[in-house]
Amino acid sequence: MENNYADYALLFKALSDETRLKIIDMLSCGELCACDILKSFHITQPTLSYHMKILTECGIVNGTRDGAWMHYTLNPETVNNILAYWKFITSSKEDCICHTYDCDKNCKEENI
Amino acid sequence: MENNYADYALLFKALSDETRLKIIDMLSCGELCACDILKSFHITQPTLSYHMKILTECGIVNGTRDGAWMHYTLNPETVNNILAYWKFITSSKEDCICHTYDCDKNCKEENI
DNA sequence: CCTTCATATAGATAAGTATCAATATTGATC
DNA sequence: GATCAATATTGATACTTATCTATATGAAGG
Repeated sequence: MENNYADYALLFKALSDETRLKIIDMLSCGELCACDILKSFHITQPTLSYHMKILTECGIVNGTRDGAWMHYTLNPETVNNILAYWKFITSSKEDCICHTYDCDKNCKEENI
Repeated sequence: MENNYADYALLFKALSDETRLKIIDMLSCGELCACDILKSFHITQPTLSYHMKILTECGIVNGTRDGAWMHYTLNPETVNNILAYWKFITSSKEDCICHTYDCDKNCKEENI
């Protein structure tokens, strides 16, 4: 499991909005099209489009076009990666950064 | 498992920052004091204090004062709640909101 | 009690976010 | 190919966030 903080910070940011959590919950049973999702919320169509873009770009949701319609499903791989990552960083481990992390060293490597 | 989107959106927001994810990772092996955490980052002390406040106020991290020092640990209950919630909303379920969710009805109940 | 050290708060600021109205794009249908 | 329906993009705006500097609080030791 790669320990890529920035990537997962981005994924968690996608989950940090109530509307997007509801959308994920709605997709948990299977595919839905944008217009069906839209009906369940008091938001405008551009706002939904904005949220779907965030969810698809980070890989949590897959979007496929079917003519004029967009169909959305959860991406089980990303869903599982998030689960695994959360387990990982909250469990103690031999090579934990609490033993080794040194900003002066790591920031150089990470070009911060 | 309660399905409180707003509460969990807040928890995920706490996880949506690279620095805070690193702090959580550092705490995964056990207790650390603020000054030790600070040494690992290129941020100022007020900035760390700000991040620790976010992590403690949402219950992911416990902070206890020992004289002038603050000691921080992960809160295993919240850590597990997040895990369980993520599993929950990404799994199909009988009473999923995809079958039942109607904003006009729910927004009235939720006073939105 | 004065100083020092650890942490918290206040105030400022630059950057990012969620939302909308207006408009564009794209696909299907007649 | 003109029109309609579904979705995307643009531009504007109010709000939030992460960060800093400066300052305050609070505990411990001399």
